[in-house]
Amino acid sequence: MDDQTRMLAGLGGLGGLTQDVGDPDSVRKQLGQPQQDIGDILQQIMAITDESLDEAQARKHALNCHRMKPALFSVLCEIKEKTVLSIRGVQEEDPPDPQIMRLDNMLLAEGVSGPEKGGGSAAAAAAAAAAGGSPNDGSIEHSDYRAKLAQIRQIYHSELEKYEQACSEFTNHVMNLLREQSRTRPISPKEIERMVSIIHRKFSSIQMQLKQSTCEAVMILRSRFLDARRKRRNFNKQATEVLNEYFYSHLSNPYPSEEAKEELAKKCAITVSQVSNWFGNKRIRYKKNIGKFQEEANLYAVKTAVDAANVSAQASQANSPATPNSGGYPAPCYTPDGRL
DNA sequence: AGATATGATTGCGA
DNA sequence: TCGCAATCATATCT
Repeated sequence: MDDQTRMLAGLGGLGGLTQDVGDPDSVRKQLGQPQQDIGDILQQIMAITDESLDEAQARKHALNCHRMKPALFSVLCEIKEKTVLSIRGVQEEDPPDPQIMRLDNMLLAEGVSGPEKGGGSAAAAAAAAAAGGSPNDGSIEHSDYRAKLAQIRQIYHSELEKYEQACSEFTNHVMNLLREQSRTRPISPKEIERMVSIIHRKFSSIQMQLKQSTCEAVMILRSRFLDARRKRRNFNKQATEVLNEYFYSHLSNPYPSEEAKEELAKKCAITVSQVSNWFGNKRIRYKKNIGKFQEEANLYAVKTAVDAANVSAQASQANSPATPNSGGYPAPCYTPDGRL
């Protein structure tokens, strides 16, 4: 008969033991002889289900106060020590899951899991900025995107909260149960900890599913939004004029600095990246077909010259935006009368 | 409707 | 990260 069977058998006969209460060895000797039929024990166990809560509590109390309890407890401790090896292997700490980390990072970047103010609206604003609409143009898609993102965010947080609440409730429940049980059987804090970590692992795998589907939803939303970006609109006439003016007056080096881009963006009511796009397109298209742009170039050269003249009439000649054409792109050629 | 213009995107190299 | 070159997708012109 092994220890556990002996223990079961012994439970039924606790009442009959009177001597050597504190000595596990003597207890084991006595417990070693089956004093009651297995059938009786089973009957007792089955009877537990028929007991009321009060009866069960009373019974539990009686058991806890039983004079044999310390002896039984120490026997259980011994058994425990023998079996503890088997659970040792299970409790290695696993490192943070890279998959979860990826999902977390993405949710943070998209403004789903981060703080309310910065993330969502910032990401939406950035996306809207990339969308290229002027403040008025993009507003419909922008607010639409923001609303959808906020919806996703809200669902994500409420689900997450639900999971966390369920997890902590369940953990508490299990911990209370184990603490309660620890009065009658040896349960080390380490074991409770282990059980808690098992529960947490289970719940974090559920959380991962939530995060995964949230990421998917964001990706779908984003891709829809990016498709919408293709619906471009031409810049207004004034904006194109401002950009062209800068381009042709800096034809030798049509690369606006970051500050210049910002200023142009402000003047044209577009974004800095739109200014960059415009200059990129302009440079390449001008270079590819200088002839075609000649007229335009002359037009703006004259315009710039007139502006500069006006400025110099008022003040000194110092800050004309035009730089002499030297290298870079070929300058437009003039006829003596100012025409091509 | 087809041609052309134009803003945006993508892939690559420095 | 920036710019170039090719390309896409849409707007506008003829």
